[in-house]
Amino acid sequence: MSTFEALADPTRRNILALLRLGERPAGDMVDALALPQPSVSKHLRVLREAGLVHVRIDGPRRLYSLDPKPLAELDAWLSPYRVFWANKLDALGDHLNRSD
Amino acid sequence: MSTFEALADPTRRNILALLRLGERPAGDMVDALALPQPSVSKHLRVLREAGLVHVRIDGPRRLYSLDPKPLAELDAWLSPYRVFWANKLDALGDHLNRSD
DNA sequence: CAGACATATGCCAATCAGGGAATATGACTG
DNA sequence: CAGTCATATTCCCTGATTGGCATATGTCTG
Repeated sequence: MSTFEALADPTRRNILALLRLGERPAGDMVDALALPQPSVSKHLRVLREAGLVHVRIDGPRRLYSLDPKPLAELDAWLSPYRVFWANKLDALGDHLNRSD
Repeated sequence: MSTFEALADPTRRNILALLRLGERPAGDMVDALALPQPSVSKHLRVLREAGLVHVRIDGPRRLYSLDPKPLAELDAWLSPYRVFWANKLDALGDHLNRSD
């Protein structure tokens, strides 16, 4: 599943927000999100497969942490669009249309 | 449909990329994408409802252009994650874990 | 107004993501 | 090794999304 698809679900975005605070066991997130454990586990799997999180095994627990690479790629994807809202450049669209 | 969901489809991302070049009639995009016209029209509808594109009516044609606001919001959403890949800050995770 | 063109919409079938409940796996404890 | 805790996986169901095709809407031309 692509980064975009993985981010399309609000629960998964909440998980990423939690992980900004640092590495956490899956159970912590079940509590924090107040969702059924299997549900959280499934979302974590999607995030894992999308490369957005990294797991470290610690005894019976799985410690999840953020893997920022895909988000950095998203940041890069956004690059060519930034000129469109770099305030003074509202005129860009007009410019491009003129040169069409 | 949220920005994230709208961006989850590759065809829709292709449409946005085309619109970076400037305002275009829907038909142009049908040609450029080599997809059936109704398919493109439906994707344009999703983008419209997500606020990612703007339509201007020109006789029988609809001229589509990029509306960057939702992308600017995505850029803002990304902000708190940027520290995670601002190279030297690989140590941030460690730092946060220490202070846990 | 008839016809042609540009685009949108409706309908249908297929596929897919998500939730819930039950169960499996794997690690530690005594 | 029996039991317990933490987590993952499976199964089933429902609702949403996508593609294809046919058709509708709206605009212009003559």
